[in-house]
Amino acid sequence: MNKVITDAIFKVVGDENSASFLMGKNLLDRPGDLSHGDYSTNVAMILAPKLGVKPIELANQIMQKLQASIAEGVLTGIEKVEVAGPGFINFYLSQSTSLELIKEILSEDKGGDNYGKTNLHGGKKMIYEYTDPNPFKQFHIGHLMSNAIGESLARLGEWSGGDVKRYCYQGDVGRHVAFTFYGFDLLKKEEGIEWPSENLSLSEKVAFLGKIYAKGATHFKDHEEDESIVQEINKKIYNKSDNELNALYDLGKKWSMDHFEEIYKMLGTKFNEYFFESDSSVVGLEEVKKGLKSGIFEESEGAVIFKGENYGLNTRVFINKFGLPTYEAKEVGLALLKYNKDPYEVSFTITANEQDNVLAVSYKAIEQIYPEIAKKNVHLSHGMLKLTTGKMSSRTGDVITGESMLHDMTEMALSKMEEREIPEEERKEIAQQIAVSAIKYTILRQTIGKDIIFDPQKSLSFEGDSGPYLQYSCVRAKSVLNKAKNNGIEIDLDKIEIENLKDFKICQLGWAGGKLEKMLVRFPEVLIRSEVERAPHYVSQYLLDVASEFNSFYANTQIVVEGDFLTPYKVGLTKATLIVLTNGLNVLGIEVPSRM
RNA sequence: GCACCCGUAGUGAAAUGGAUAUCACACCAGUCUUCGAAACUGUUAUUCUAGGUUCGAAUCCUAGCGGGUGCACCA
Repeated sequence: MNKVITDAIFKVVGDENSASFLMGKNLLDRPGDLSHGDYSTNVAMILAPKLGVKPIELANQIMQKLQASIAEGVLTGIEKVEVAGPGFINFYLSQSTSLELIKEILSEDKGGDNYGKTNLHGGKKMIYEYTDPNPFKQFHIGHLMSNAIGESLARLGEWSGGDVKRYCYQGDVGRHVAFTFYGFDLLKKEEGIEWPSENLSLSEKVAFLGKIYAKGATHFKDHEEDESIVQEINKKIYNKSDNELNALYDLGKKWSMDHFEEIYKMLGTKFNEYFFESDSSVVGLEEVKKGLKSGIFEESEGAVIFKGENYGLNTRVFINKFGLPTYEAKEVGLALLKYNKDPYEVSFTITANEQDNVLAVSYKAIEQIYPEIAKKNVHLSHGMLKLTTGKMSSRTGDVITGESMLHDMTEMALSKMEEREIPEEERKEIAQQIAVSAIKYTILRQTIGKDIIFDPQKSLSFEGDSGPYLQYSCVRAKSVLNKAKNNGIEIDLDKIEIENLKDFKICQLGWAGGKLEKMLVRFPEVLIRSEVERAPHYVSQYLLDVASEFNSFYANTQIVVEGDFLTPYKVGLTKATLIVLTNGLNVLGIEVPSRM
């Protein structure tokens, strides 16, 4: 079609330069407003000033040539071409083309579960590192945000033909672990508390870890003279020199990890590999020491630093004056560990944007050491989940944990389902799926870079622009399909005559408008755009539009009518909608319950 | 102070430099004997300010005002 348009322009303009200017460009836009056609092009407006003519006149001339192409049968599948607005040329697909596309959604090979899959990446090896909670600390709603975004980016990669691996990187050593055991020592002295026995439940053990960490962190704030004590503990953890401490450390780490795993299961994430700071710190330390000799790093005030200011960045400490590697050095080690584990073509690290500057410095340092690996590392940052009271802080306890949020949302979903006659077990499972979808959708409906101000009372809705709304739309569609099945209605679009469809109105939009159909066939393009821009919110927005259109259709039309020759088509359209919604929700990491 | 990000209805958001700036919540008025009302139909309201680039600016450039984040041994 591009070529046909270029030819038409060439015929009108007769100018080699103008035509070649357009060659290889995608001339076609997908207008946001369906009343502007299925495709449109603005070439007339771009070329008119160069040629010194009015855009409308040029557009009209091009349109006439295009109409001639349609008459000659060169340009097929197009029903109408028109000039609109300041000089847009709009194309309308013919109804038979639309019908063919709907058939494709329903087909065995390209359609169904596969509808929307592309081979954009051709099996490229892609790494996604996200969530990254720290053992001994809480899994808070910020981790929920990183997980929702990372998981959907990973899935977009998969749907676009990438060979995707999911990594999780965890800070199992460092100051926060030192604070944990510092806090434990304090509470042991002050209150005589003891390390929990193995008989306690996992959540009780995790609560204990949270308690001693909070104690250590808050106490230190008022007792900074304890710095050397904290550093001493920190060093012991790195060196594994204290057997008693090692035993408690191993237990605590395992509890944290088990606890996180429960949450990942709820969220639908399965990581391929776990990386730890206790490993990356060793490699990082070694690399930075080597770099010190070669002049990449330098010593300053007893620490080893990287002069980021030479590159317009901050100068930062990589090895502190106690000889321990910082976050920055660990990133250097991690990049190497990841690459050696399984060489990749691209590796994404997904974190909150408060880490932008620090990671920029680390990546710049890696670039000096291993330029080839650095080139393949991409940092994607997202906004922060903030409370209405301000920034969350796990130190002051002004924090909402991931599981408390999941729990509260599940309770809300359960109360909504009170009147449904669903067995207890299934009811709980569905409520959890709804809770997860509400949370994920709230995060994924907007541009990933922006903050979300989170008001626990109001923020997560089950109505309107929400995950549960999309799930509900699917459940409705399933319910219709069930009824159709019980009535013995088969979906056979081959039997549908275009001429018959024309005379019948399917809701007020009608087949002639065919808005729902036109929206459904755009799904693969939406996924591609989302993947290219790494913007899952295009998927959310699109799904909301589709669901909303389907719900109008549903409310205005009885889909399954006995003896109605149009019913097989309407049922087919319902099924196509369900496929698009289900696949789209899958990309967002949201499951579709069979009922709710 | 320096660097980066951001400013769109009452609120929360969307908009490859394109057409009448879209969606949800809230408000108000309606719709359950139909395939599930977690729904549908209708109504009101929006681009921080001042310049500039462009056939065309919420979008790009400059300045200002307002907000966020980061700036040496935490991650």
